Amino acid sequence: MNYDFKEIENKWQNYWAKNETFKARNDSDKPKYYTLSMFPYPSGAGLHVGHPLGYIAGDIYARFKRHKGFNVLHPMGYDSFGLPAEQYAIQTGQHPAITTETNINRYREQLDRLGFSFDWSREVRTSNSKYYKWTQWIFIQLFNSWYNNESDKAEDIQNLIEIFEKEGNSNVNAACDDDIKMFSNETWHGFSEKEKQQVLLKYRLTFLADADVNWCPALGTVLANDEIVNGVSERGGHPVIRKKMRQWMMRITAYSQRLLDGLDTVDWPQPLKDSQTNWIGRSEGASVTFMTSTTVDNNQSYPIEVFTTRPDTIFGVSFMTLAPEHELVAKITTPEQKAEVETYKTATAKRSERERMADVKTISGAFTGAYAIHPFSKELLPIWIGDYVLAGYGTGAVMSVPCGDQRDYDFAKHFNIAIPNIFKDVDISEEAFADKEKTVITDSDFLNGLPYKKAVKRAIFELEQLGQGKGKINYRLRDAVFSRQRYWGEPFPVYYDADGMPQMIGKEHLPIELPEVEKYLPTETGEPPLGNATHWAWDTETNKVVGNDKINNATVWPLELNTMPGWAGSSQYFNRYMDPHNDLAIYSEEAIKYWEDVDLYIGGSEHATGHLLYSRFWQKFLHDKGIAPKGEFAKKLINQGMITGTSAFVYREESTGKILSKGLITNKEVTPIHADVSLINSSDELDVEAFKKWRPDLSDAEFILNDGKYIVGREVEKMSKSKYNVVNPDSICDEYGADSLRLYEMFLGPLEQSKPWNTAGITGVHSFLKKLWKLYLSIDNEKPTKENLKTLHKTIKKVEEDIENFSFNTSVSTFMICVNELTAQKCNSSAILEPLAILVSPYAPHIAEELWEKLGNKASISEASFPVFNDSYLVESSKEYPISFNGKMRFTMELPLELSKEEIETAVMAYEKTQTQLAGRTPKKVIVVPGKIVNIVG
RNA sequence: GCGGGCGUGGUGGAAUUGGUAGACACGCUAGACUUAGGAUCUAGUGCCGCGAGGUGUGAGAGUUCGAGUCUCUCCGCCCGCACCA
Repeated sequence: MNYDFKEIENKWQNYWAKNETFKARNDSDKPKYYTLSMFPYPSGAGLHVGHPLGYIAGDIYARFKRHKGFNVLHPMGYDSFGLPAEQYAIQTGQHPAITTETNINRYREQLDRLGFSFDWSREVRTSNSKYYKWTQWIFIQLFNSWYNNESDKAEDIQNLIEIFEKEGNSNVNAACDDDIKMFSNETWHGFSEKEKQQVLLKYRLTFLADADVNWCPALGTVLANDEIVNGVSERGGHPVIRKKMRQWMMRITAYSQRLLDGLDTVDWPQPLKDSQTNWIGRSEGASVTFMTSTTVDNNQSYPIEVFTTRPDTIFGVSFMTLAPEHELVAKITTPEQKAEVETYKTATAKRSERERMADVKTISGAFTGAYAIHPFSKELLPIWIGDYVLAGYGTGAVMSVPCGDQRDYDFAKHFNIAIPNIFKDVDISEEAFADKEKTVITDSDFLNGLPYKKAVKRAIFELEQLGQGKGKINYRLRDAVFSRQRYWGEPFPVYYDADGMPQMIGKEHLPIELPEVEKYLPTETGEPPLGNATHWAWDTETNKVVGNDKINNATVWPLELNTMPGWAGSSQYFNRYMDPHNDLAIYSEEAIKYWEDVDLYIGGSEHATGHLLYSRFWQKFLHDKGIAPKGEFAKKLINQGMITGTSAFVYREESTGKILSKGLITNKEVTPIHADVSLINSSDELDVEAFKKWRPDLSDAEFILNDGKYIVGREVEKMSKSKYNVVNPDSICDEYGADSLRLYEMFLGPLEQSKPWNTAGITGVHSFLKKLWKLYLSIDNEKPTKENLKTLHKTIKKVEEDIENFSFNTSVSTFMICVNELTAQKCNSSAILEPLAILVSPYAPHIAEELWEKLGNKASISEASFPVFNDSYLVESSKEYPISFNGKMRFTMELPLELSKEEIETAVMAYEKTQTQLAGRTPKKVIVVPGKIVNIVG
């Protein structure tokens, strides 16, 4: 009987579905284990072989943990809001919900073929209103919260109102907008309701603000920084400009420090932690206020606030530089310099971000004619503008210390500004000196003779005395824009009252469902797509969405037209899986107390500064509110590497139009043209006729063969439709089966590494499965031999260690060795074959179930316990035996296999005797290497 | 520029604490069975050499009885951030 993988896989996939084998229970005596793979965006292209890699790894671990006696939560769902479905809708008029549904069904079919042990009863879809009800709910929670820096957590906005009523805001230390004005309790009481709301908005964790956003005119939407690649939109490659717009923002900056600190408590990959650390970008220093001199500009003196990491170099300041966009520029520029400054500002504004980034070397700037006063020396410092100072970082102004900063140095040299040296015994004639530790400060009044750290402290102290500065920690992290001018996203639970102030819709009226629209583009007046909806107003009497024509400024109000960004739905989905059908709460207290957090999270590293940062932010917020028991949502995270494609190329000679085989292109001008990988056989030979059919435009071209064959060129690239290198898992399943595919994806290489797909190699794992199958053709109940047991227990040990270390690739090798050995040993013993089936089952679950049944077992193999490793079946090997010697010499000696501990010791002692006499040297201990060689080490 | 990671056969990759380098697989070579082979099985396969033997983990040095593994310098590649004050 042959290994009929098609029949077997069908049979067991149906069995699992029918019996709900992998349904996780929220009440169980077993310890919990939550393993999660990042849910996919269901794109129209379907899955390629690269997508399931992380899912397979997660599934192996989930199945392993079940064998180990855990109650395993292993859910799957869809991140189903997103731009592609919307763009498709714009082009075809097809409702995104329909496209999404179709794509999800296709994904589900493909996923089901791979035999994952997902608990599908817990599936979530971010675009389902029963799900996004809770996304909207979290938004309301954020709106109703402020961040108290004193308690260092989010608190109810009601607390803040009470404080304002009692004592105003002067004692409030909150994470808030920076244009807050001080007010007393009396002033507060005097505020109108609108004024009160305006003030509170500056404190809320989600708030409206005029934000500098990346506006993409072609897409009619705002894009996040991570959605822009090289200055153009990631999707479509359209140009992007900076623009101020009123947007919903998330006050993620309130959590900067906690997001940093939390990284130390989770087992996440170092590179990922590093990129979050960089993204948050903490730097310690001081903020210093310089006053402009009154000798210019109508006797008005303005403060210029700067941030510096080197307050110790304050006496090295010889000028100030402002970003050209800095608001003070217009105020302080003298009439004489106005023309020059304006010219420069215009020139900078014209340069795109891209140009400014590419062109670091050109030094440019303009003098404003104004001067600032040095806080200590009272010297006059010329104020310049220069585009090397970024408006978006710090305060958009710097105190320039040319002797200590290379950019300041270059600027000073270029414009002939003085470069005072404040570093003792350091030569700065060629370049700035940025090494903090190697010298002491000089020519700096009270800082003279102090090393870096002490000088920083002293400088901050003196600045505080003067009232012109203080120690400050600056973060690069900025508040996140939360509005999108899109249709296919979560609507905000927000309407606008007579004052134009945002009002939250009560929890009991959620979800606010996405309205139908005629078309999915922005309106002619530039409003977001929801502006096209005619049924999009809020009636506060009936608490229902009603038609726009009912808006009456008394009870019916316009609803928010923006929708939420892609990351909204994915920032809490992991917790929703714990209790996905709960309509009364985002999840029940019991559910989250039981599951707590994700034990193992698997997904791509591209989410480092997006999804994984926002999710941590929301988790911390919900933790503050007592809704989530843990401040970090995932204990361990693994970034699976990408499976790349191996593209194939034919080469067209430009001069003749002939298509040359790979061996013939040396020294010729050729253009590589992608060829679909399905047209190429395993020896890189192209099916020319099929290619001509596939590319009719080239059907008349002459193909120049090499040895009667057309050989294509190969190159590793990202797997993508446009590169014609996509391998579909369905076709692999058809030919080799899901078990082969699962094993092969693991066998390709370490999980974290990116590696190229090569279909040819799959025969190796496939023939392993065939050999495994053969092993179970005649099962008997004979007692296993010593050899059988040794093979089995070697395998148990290695496979268990490999799974715990996520080295899935090497355990596939271990299986192959095991099966080869058992075949050679002619082992038919069920006492060996039964545990072996369990070992294999996480990797190749279908065949394992079938073999399990053949062995006479009834229930699913997933119920079986993982075999227990017993080292007494292994030869005592790889242990160290100390013996008394003290020389320094290395000896090796051969010993027969399978000696007992005593036998080895006897042999070593005999060896020791003869060697001591011969060499007069004395080894101390013996290392017995598995196999046959003993090293005696001094 | 800064931060992180990685360099092992023709290829993907193995190698506990430093202890037989190249497991396992692909590919390749030869053979067997076969009408056939993109099936199956057997043997071989780092490099040089007929051989004994030599040599070998990007290059060079160091520590060690012993280094793919640890330290330093250099070279190359990949990823992240990028005029961050």
